[in-house]
Amino acid sequence: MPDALAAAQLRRLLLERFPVFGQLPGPQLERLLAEAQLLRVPAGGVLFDATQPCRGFPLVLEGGVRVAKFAPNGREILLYRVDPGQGCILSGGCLLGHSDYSARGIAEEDVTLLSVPPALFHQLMLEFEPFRRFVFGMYGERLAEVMELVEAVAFQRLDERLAQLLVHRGPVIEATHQKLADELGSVREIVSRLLRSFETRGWVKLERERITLLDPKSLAAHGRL
Amino acid sequence: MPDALAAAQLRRLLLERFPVFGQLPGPQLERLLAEAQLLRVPAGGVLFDATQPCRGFPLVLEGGVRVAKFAPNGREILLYRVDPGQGCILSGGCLLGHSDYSARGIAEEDVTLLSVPPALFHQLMLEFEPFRRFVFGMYGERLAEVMELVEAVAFQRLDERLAQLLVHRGPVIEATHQKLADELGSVREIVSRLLRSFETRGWVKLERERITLLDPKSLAAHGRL
DNA sequence: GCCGGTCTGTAACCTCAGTCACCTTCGATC
DNA sequence: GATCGAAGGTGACTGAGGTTACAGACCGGC
Repeated sequence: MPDALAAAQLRRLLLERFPVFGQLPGPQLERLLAEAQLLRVPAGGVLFDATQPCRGFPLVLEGGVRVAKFAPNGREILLYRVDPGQGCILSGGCLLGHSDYSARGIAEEDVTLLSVPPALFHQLMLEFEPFRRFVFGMYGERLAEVMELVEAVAFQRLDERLAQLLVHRGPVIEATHQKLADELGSVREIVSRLLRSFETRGWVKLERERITLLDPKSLAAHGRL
Repeated sequence: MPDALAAAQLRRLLLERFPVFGQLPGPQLERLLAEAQLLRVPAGGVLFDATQPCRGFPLVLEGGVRVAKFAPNGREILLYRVDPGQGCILSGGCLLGHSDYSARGIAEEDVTLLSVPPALFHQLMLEFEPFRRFVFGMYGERLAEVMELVEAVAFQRLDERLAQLLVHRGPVIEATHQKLADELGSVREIVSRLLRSFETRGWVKLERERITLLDPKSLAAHGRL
């Protein structure tokens, strides 16, 4: 595939995922497309980690990224997800010269991202107000999400949080019990046990790597309290 | 006291607490001092709450603010503290037009703050890069703090977190057990129980509204694990 | 002094959730 | 169809932490 075509596709994808760049003056957009690196990370790959310094500000084009904390004993808890159309503010904070965050970013599916070099990132932040707004907005959202998470972990029971998670993930969830446990910061056995209790109540149907919601209302009601 | 004197004092205090405004051009600094409202909130007062829309961006000059989540059953957990020289990014996020955060801000001591009106806040953010950096920096710090908190709540035992808290709060802590419980998101009885166990180990001395650290090293060692 | 509220100590009890151990089931691969 | 690893089921046990219910200690005001 000729480069010109690839470049045109990349531009379309970028603008589709990040409408904010639609307002960026032509020359700067060209520069962004020219200087940013297109990266692919296979599912399960590590995008960034506690120790690693960041080499750019990643804009996620395709695929989802899990940002999570890991305990030494192997347990983990999901802090938030970075979806296509979002950037990684941890790297942003890192680029702006703050303490590095000790969280890990894992590709949930195959991830395509555009890595904006530090110099260009800083220039965009300085000169392009909409981009600044965009980055600010993400910070705000993340902070709010993580604050909610603190509340949930501190005050809610695990069955409530699991019920919420199931409702949120839609009518059919394709995931192992281990994955769900990893989102909640718990362990497989407990999630299995709780799922079984949901099943005996007729709220869900359990199959290998698949959970089907039969009574979302009851689950939702169980979740919020 | 004549207004001119008060104004001079206010300027000095503002620049002392917020060195970032030292770089602000004279006329804009004057405008800031003229338009911003000086507010005082007595200890225990509510600075902002889930529902309340924010009427300005508060810069804390004196006193500390606790930002916490509250559970319906009366339990609470401290998310972070806003000290003199810091601003309330919740209000910032609110001013930048994001979803309002359902957290409450409580004056820990008597608080003096300067409330920057929305219009001026937006102008500063747009035109004054150092202020932007300052606000960004606070976002980054808060996010990092709250992410650490998630990890602590999810994976650490309460005695560990309590030990850390005690060490962090210095050699003599003047606080009720209830206050400590409120920071940790627990209840008084448990904190009392744990403190007693620390006491029998010779790590602390307990008195009414006072905890004296006798063996900070052991406490610290107990904390990180 | 007496009386109120606040702070603390403490015991009995209970529940949620984590750990351990082991087994079964399923699916892919040789 | 034998084998192996991943996924899931299940039970026994344990422990951390929350709840309830008091009682005593301290401190202020009257």
